[in-house]
Amino acid sequence: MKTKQELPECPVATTVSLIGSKWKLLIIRNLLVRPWRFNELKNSLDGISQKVLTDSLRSMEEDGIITRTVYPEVPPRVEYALSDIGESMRPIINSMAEWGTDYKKIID
Amino acid sequence: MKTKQELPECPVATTVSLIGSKWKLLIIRNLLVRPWRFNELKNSLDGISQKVLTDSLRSMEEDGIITRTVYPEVPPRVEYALSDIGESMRPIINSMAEWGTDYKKIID
DNA sequence: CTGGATCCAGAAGGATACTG
DNA sequence: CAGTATCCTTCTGGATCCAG
Repeated sequence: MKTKQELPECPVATTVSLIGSKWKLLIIRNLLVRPWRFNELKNSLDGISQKVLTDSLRSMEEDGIITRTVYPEVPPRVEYALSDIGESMRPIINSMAEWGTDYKKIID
Repeated sequence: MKTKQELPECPVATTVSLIGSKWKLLIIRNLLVRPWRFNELKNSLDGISQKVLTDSLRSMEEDGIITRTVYPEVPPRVEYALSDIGESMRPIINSMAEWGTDYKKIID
């Protein structure tokens, strides 16, 4: 899940190195709607483990794609939201959603 | 590299399950320009192993994203090209390229 | 040239227990 | 609730050798 690294020359490779993993894209898909809490994300991502979710969120935070806000309440509440950079990925997710829809139509 | 499976409900997840891997997206990026031969791809994808490239190409072929054409010459020539379905991913790659370009501007 | 087949290390990822 | 820590299994992917 390490993403802090030299960025490749090709901009596509840059994007892939940041979000080229199954879960990250699905997390962004969710956060495009509204901010989510940790367990909300965990429950909505079928099959993800706590560890992998934590690792993914941490590295996305490091990369500046999402923000993490802790509300000092009891019980604690932590909200994840897209940063401006993350929000700017909306066109990517949209085009992937369109393509996925078309693909299913074709192969069914 | 197994991709033959039940497709998830969410179209984004569908797309991710088909091309949510580093190399596949970079292969598509290349094939969007023109058909490529095996060793051309291998040489252009810095760090990919023969096995991983072969596996990736096979599974993309199975998924109907690319085509594989063997020219019965000596020495053998094999060309990989995008199918219509693969070609239809151009908007995804384009939006990823745009985003990657912007991201590098921001963090530099 | 374009791979197929093996072998194997290392990383990714799951399960479980525990904590502020 | 939202993690951290640990262990352990899986499996991707790199290296190498072989073949049509």
